[in-house]
Amino acid sequence: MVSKEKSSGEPVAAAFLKPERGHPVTLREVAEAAGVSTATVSLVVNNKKDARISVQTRKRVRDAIKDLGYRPNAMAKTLVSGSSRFIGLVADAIATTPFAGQIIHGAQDEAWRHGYALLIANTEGNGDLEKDAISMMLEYKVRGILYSTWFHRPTEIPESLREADFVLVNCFSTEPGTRAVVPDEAQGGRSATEILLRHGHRRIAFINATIPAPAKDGRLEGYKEALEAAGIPLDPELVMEAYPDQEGGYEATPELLKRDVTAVYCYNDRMAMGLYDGLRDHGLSIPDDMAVVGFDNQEVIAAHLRPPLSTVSLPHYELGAAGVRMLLGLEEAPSNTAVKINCPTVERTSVRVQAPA
Amino acid sequence: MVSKEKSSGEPVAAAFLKPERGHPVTLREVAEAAGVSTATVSLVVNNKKDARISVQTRKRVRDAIKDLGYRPNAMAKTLVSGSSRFIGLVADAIATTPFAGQIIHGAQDEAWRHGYALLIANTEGNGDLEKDAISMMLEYKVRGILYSTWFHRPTEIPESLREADFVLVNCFSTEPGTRAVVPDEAQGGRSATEILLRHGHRRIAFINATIPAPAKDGRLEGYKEALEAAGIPLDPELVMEAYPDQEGGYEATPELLKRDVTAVYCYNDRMAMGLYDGLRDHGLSIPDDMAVVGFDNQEVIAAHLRPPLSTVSLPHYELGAAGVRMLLGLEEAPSNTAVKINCPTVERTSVRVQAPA
DNA sequence: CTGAAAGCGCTAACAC
DNA sequence: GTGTTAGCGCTTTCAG
Repeated sequence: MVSKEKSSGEPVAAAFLKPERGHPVTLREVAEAAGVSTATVSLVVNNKKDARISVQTRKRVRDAIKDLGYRPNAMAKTLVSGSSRFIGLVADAIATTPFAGQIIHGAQDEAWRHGYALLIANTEGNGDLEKDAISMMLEYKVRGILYSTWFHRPTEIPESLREADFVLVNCFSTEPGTRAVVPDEAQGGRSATEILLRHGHRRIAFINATIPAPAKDGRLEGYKEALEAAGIPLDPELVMEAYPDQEGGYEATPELLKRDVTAVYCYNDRMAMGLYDGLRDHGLSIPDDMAVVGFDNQEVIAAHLRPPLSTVSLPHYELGAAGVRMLLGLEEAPSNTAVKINCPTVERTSVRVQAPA
Repeated sequence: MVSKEKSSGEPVAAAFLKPERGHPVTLREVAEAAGVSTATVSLVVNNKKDARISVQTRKRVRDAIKDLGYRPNAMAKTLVSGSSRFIGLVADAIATTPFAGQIIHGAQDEAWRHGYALLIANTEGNGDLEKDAISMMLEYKVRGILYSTWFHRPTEIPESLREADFVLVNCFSTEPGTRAVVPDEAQGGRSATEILLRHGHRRIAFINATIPAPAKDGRLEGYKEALEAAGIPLDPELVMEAYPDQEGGYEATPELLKRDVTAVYCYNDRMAMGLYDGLRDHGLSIPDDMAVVGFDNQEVIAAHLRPPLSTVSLPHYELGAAGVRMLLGLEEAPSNTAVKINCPTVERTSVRVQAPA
């Protein structure tokens, strides 16, 4: 009987538990155990549809695979096929921020969905490391590389990156024809402002960042667009600037209070967090005395401030996922501009409907 | 001349710019271009020291490599050598927390240092995904697998994981002989308490978490040890419990104030953040009316609260790095217990020297 | 329906 | 000093 045959000369039980070190089970061994050729085993392993294999043979092979604990060798497979199932992700800061993790997560999920595994490298902004990382990926014949930055910014394209199929994630290049995916800062700024507008506010301050960045320009642009759409003339006095962190927000408070506004849109959540403290020091309460919205949706902060902060979220997960899709050619890539990903609104309770004056 | 020869039949310039799609340059092509055998090229590429290659040949090969833009094929290399230069990292939550990022970062740096690349997979706690991820890694013949969790906890060992060389990171198993690396919660708890003790506090409350975890037990144990070492009898009244987040900390405030303490050690930073709000609502100031320390050192929170929070940091980066070292056998692994990594103290200004009563 | 054999790009004996 | 050659584990015609 077939089943008898299988268990004849092989240390079945032991192999089942764990292929002994240094000698993984190979296709050939499976073939021998099943009494067929390697070609046949290959065909059943890969479920080739146009392969006419008898049911019995198929079963015999399947059993041998189980018994021996066979695992295909992906390296050999790749060697033959020429292209690997890897997508490389190089990031400039994995640890510094919770954001990079989201990009990785999105990329990994999407890659996985299409049968790809993620090879990651953290360069911490170091050019040599970056070069080595890209070389490594190239040597592993990755399908392509996602080059990402933790904050949205313009970037140079490293020379070696050009050897691969690549897309820029959360960064962009002025070089024409470069595929890139970035957050839609202007839309985000518009959304943030609109939260306030929708609740009846008319005099809305915007505390922008002091440091130059696409986010700085985009978020301001969105603010202006929203006001204009609402028919509110822009009062330059209401656009302030502060360093984009807690301290900056805190220190901007006195200035803000001179502006006689009922609402403020902060460049980011950290700034809003500082502003919360500042407002409290002045005996003001949110949202009654002042409505506040932020930007970034940094969970730890925004969701847990008192009151929880309405904000707009940076779509890092989506950036990673869209990057993969673009790399694999599953998504249109406009040739002369970065694809902009929507920044969704996250409403919490730091804004309340304004009583008509 | 040699240089003449090189550039004769080959589209050198084009190849230099970018190896045309679908046909990467191979060792053999380099050999032909340089007029030597593949063995020679291999020797040059790998800098084999005991290879006697003439300086001219070496140069000829080097030039050909440059001209053609040759990249070794890591897959082929691996196939031959039998073992890959990959280390797998499976994580249950890459994005949910900033912590997982640190583990990845530490693992990737350390792996890199030893010539390994990191293959990562996010399982989001899904068993099937996890199995697939491990299979994938096994097929790529990873050197070993780091199995990590985002918070410190006991875990089951997935069956397929046993087929690989593995170490548990930030989690542990009761099975004897399992290598694991975890944070030293008790030491962390001791350190947190000692910050307060060192500043002259004697009546110190500990707000523990309500949910069971190794951290809950360890951090309490550390608190007790520190008090005992300081000769302060444990007052059970001073050990409270709350849900370990901002809301929990906020809500625990009234209870805390009944205890008549001068200092409080919170289970984590988020709880401390809530407590800050609670204390403020009661008109109390930190550190004058109450000294506060947290645990976790969540940057966004701890470093930027007003006043900045003294805390103890969870060594995620180190966990990842130590995991890799253990996997590669570069670090002793006690056979019957997890290796405990130190949780370093981070002192900021939420504690001040206590005026003697 | 299944087997034989060539070859993916590279390394490592072993020749010369 | 350098070339020849035999595989590593697998896929894929092409025979039968």
